[in-house]
Amino acid sequence: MAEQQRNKWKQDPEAVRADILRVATDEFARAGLAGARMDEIAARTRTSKRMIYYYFGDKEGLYRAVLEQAYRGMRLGEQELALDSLPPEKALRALVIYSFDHHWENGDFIRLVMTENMHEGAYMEMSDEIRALNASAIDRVRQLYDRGRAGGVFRDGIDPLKLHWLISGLSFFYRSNSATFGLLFGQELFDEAGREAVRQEVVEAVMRYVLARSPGAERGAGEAPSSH
Amino acid sequence: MAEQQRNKWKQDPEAVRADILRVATDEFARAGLAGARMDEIAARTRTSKRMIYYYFGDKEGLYRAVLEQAYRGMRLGEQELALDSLPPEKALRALVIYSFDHHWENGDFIRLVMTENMHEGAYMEMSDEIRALNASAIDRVRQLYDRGRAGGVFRDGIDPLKLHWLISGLSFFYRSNSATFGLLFGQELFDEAGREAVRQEVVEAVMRYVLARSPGAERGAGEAPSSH
DNA sequence: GAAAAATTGTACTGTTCGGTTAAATTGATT
DNA sequence: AATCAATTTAACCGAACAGTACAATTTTTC
Repeated sequence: MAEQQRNKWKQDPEAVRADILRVATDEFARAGLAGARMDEIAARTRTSKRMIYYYFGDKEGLYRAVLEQAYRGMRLGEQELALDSLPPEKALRALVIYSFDHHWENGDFIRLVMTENMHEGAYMEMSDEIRALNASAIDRVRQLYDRGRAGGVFRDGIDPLKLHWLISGLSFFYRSNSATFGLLFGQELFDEAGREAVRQEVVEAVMRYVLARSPGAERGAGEAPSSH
Repeated sequence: MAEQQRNKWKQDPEAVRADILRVATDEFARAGLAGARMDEIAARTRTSKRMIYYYFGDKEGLYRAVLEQAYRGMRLGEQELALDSLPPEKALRALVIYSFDHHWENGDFIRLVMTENMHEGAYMEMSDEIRALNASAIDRVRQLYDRGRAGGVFRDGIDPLKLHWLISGLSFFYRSNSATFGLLFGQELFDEAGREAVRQEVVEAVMRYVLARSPGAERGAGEAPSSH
């Protein structure tokens, strides 16, 4: 504690870069591109402002790096999910629940995407990497849907892209607009209990959209015995 | 053209205020609170920068006025819709379609709400008027739902607030995230034809969420003869 | 171990930007 | 028509802010 290397410093470029990105992610997510302050980022970093410009060029370069890292982290997290081992209906439920929770837990990502949309996607457009990352997301939905349709449990005629849109949209909106919606219509949709209730309804909405037959009585406690 | 009143100006406070608000709405919607430039607003106004401060105090005061006007315009537009004269199912379809189109057409409103959410609703919180405006929106949904449930066409157990959330969420998200989503998954969801297709699916999703029985075959052209 | 390349710290700069000063013009009041 | 408050103009200001100059220190190369 008392004696860090005094007047001597070690070089560790990767750690410095990572440290800058960590702080910058927080600041850009908090304040957007225009609202973020380079001095503020520098102050909260272990290094100096000069380093930020050395590694990232300028403010926009830093923002782009932050955005890429955020998408990378988000999509990599999704890979954990093993859907193929579940029957289609259960897999879809799991996917929706995961999407909903994952978006909720990654507020920084949400706010960065909001910021990017305010800029009409201008910075995301420059990144080939981000587009590559997302191609797989839609594939997963397509596979799941095809599997369910083949088994007759999902109805025909659904566009997997729109299904993905539906799931992402509801998951994203719940978090992105929680401030204004909560203020206008009550915070009870956004506390712990409310969140679980909304999640359940999102699952319900998606399942009813996809299932060949509307889900049977889900009221009451246990599973309803179907035919065994 | 050649001879506006030279060196003579007329006083018209209301017109000046309205002119400032019009330009400011555009600028705040374009760039957000931090990104908007007072000089830019002033330049595009018929009046001067000093006038903005005279009427609205400071940048935040102007932003608050813009936000209030935007919500007012949005909610007032909704009053046109006469749902009571339609049977519940048709009324709900009309409501969803209206919501979807209305959000799409009001990009400035969407972007102002996005901006406000970036600020955690801090400015909306100061406005009693905005909250009052929105109370009626949820009432309309509640009445419609009650009517449909009474007739047995809507299922039991739906929270009107969550139904409103569902409709708003999908309508809002379609516009708010069109840039990033279109970039990642293709613009075809957002051109003229794509928009109509998505709208149809949003209606479909909401109806399946609400209806007591899943909607019959809607394929083919005209109305299916039901029982007459 | 000397030279070259990469990395870091300190101090500074030019500009942009929100906001203001001070005075002038206009319309209402008497 | 003199007076006064409301409204408008043009020029200006200080702080905040993105970005830089330049030297110092560390690591790599030969």
